[in-house]
Amino acid sequence: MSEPALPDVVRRGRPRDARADAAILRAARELLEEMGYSGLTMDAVAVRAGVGKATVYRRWSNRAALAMEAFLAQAEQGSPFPDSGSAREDFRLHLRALARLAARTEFARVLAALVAETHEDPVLARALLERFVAVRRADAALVIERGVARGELRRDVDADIAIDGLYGPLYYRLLVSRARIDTAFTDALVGQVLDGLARRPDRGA
Amino acid sequence: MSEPALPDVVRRGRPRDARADAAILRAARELLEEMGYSGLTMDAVAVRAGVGKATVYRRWSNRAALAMEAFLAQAEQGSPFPDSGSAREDFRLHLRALARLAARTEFARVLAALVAETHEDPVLARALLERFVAVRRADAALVIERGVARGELRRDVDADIAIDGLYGPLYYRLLVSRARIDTAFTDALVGQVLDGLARRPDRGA
Amino acid sequence: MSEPALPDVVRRGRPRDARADAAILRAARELLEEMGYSGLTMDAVAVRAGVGKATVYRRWSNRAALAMEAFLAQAEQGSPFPDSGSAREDFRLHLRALARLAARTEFARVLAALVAETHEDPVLARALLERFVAVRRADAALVIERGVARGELRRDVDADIAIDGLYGPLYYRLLVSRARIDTAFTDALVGQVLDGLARRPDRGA
Amino acid sequence: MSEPALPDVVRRGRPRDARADAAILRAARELLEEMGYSGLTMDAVAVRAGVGKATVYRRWSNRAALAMEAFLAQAEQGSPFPDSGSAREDFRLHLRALARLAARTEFARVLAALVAETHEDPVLARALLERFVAVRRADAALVIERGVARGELRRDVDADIAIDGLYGPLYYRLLVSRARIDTAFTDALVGQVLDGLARRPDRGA
DNA sequence: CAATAAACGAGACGGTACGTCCCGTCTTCAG
DNA sequence: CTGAAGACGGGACGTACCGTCTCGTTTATTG
Repeated sequence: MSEPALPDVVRRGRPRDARADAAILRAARELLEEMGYSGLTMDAVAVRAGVGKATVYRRWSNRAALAMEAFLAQAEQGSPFPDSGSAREDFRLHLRALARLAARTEFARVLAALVAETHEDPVLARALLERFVAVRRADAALVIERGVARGELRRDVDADIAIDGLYGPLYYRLLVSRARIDTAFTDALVGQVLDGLARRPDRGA
Repeated sequence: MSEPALPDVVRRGRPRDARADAAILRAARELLEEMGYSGLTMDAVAVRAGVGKATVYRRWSNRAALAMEAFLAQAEQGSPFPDSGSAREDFRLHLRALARLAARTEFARVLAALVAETHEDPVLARALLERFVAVRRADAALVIERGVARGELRRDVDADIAIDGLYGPLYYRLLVSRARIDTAFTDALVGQVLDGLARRPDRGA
Repeated sequence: MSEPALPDVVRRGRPRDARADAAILRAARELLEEMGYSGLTMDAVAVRAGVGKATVYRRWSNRAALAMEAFLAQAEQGSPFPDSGSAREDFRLHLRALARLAARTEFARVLAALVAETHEDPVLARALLERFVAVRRADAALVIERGVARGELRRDVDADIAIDGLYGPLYYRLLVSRARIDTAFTDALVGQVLDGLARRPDRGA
Repeated sequence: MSEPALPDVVRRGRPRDARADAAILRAARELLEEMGYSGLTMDAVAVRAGVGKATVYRRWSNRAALAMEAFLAQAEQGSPFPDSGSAREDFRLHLRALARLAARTEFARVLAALVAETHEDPVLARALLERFVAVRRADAALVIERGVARGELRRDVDADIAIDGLYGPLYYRLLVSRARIDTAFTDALVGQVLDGLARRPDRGA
């Protein structure tokens, strides 16, 4: 969002107040957590942040953009990608962490709303894709690469399909089927995908 | 909606006009297709259906409930489940049909909106679950059962995980990652899941 | 309202139920007294009377007509016109009775609503005029006539103006200025009008 | 409406647009004149004034309050109170002017509706009393005072009753009995009341 | 150091949809 | 044909947000 601000020369007038950015995002996150997306109204954000509505709109062009930012801020810190020496173990831990995040917060509810908005607004779609989807997929691709290099995974693995096979069912349960997401599930998921990808050491014999 | 209505005795007063139901649903479907969920306003539906707003609200308690109904009406006829004699083939055909439906219509856009609404309203969540998710999963479970009986699939298959493995990635692409859904993808999906489930005839040898 | 009913021959089918008339009027009167004119909705009347809406509309063509009927039913029994032997005394007693009626009931509130309706609907205007205004004025005119005959009032009295002078201020306070209406007021009113009308016995001397 | 606004300090935010006030009142007045009270819908006012509904509701809390304002705006300029040197003449002229106003406009129809509303809403009642009734009565009281000072009227006159005696019959005809209001009537009215109030020069003799 | 210019809190603005309520009419089945 | 019941088309109500637009004030940078 906020442009990088052409180092020195150009900017004139009173500079943006960085505290406003923080207060707005904080208010947005709180409202999302407390009342979900429908509770995130621009008026409510402005009031809670102690800020005029124009100050909000100066930074985010509409409600969905702000919600997206607030969501991403939370999501980005949510689920680290470990490097345990085993791809299977890396995915297991990552999916468990993701499941825990979803259980603890309004993650699913907010994501559902944002996903809906992306289907109405291409700009938003790009934001979600680049800052949420692509980032995680890149991390996951790295895990797979390491697994291949290490000989843990087959050389001809289709990383895209594999990642879809891991994330897909999880988001499907999170958003659509609302089925329970526990360790048993995430582990089974990893099993289902990786058992097809793992090298069959006995095969060559 | 429309309970079966205790055959004779109970119903009193002027009966609901079935033509109104049809006109409203038709209007709702058209608006969804033309303008997406945000275009489905109760006023617009009433006007287009040539019906008073009260007549709409008498049948569906709010906008989301009506949209759900309109969506389900369309979705229910959308993707038949074949019985080709092979589970792999059944799934291949089914997923291809589903992909085609999604490509042809505003399926994803509408589903995304409805999924978001289910996260705000438990009644709606039940409706989507029972009339959309569960129905298809039951059909899919049947395909798996037949596959097992026929010896095509392993006896110890976890049907739930398998079905999640098929639908999950598809809906993930449809709703979240917006990646291309083509025959290559759906076929690869079926491969990924079924190759782990298929009996290994050579194994016993 | 209810047509005179062409004695015998013509009427076919199930005859009207006289108890419905009573129940409707009773419900209407109660609602007027409890919630004022705005509380007299046709649905509420029908429910309270234990009657279908069509049954109400068969008897009164609209809400205002029914309210008028209910009002008149109450008003007609409200304020008898005495014959005490003195016009002054007759008016005094009558106005006091009217004031008491207004104090005890929602008379003013309902009348105000009905008056407003008469300005939108000439049929209603005629009803109020003929069944409320004219009736009372005729009675009052009789009192004046008796007073003239008796020598209590001047021979050249303009009865219309006199009656306006008595009723006008009372209804003005009742409807418009909402000022207190007590015995002092009604008596003063009679004084103001009749002192101008009384024969001046000393004059001839 | 519009409080005098604590000179500087307090007012914050964008100030109300005075043109909106004017446009709304204008629209309201026109609608009252064209279609009567029932034609004064908030939607119609907003549309005709080229204003959002919220802008209307920000200023007047409901339909009745707005109608009252529009009525008063018109009524206030309607009937000047002359000072001819004679109380009788002052009243004669004033009542004639009032009658003309009523004949020319929807005065009675609108007043009737507003009077009805005052019986449902005390806030409205106060408004009508203070800004319509009391103002005119005060003017009339002044005329009487001058008449007394000048020796034209009796010293012991009860101004309240006298004023009721003048306005009462007029509003009674206007609202309730709908009888003709012409010069003959208003003049007779003044006669009826003032002839009782005038000093009887011959009396002292 | 004054002028300029943008940002600020506040809140009014035009617009649009919501879901509710009531009107007066119509449609069913029962007597 | 009347009765109770209640659905029907229509249309206004008052509320809530949206995203934009003034206000008067504050705060850096520029001349």
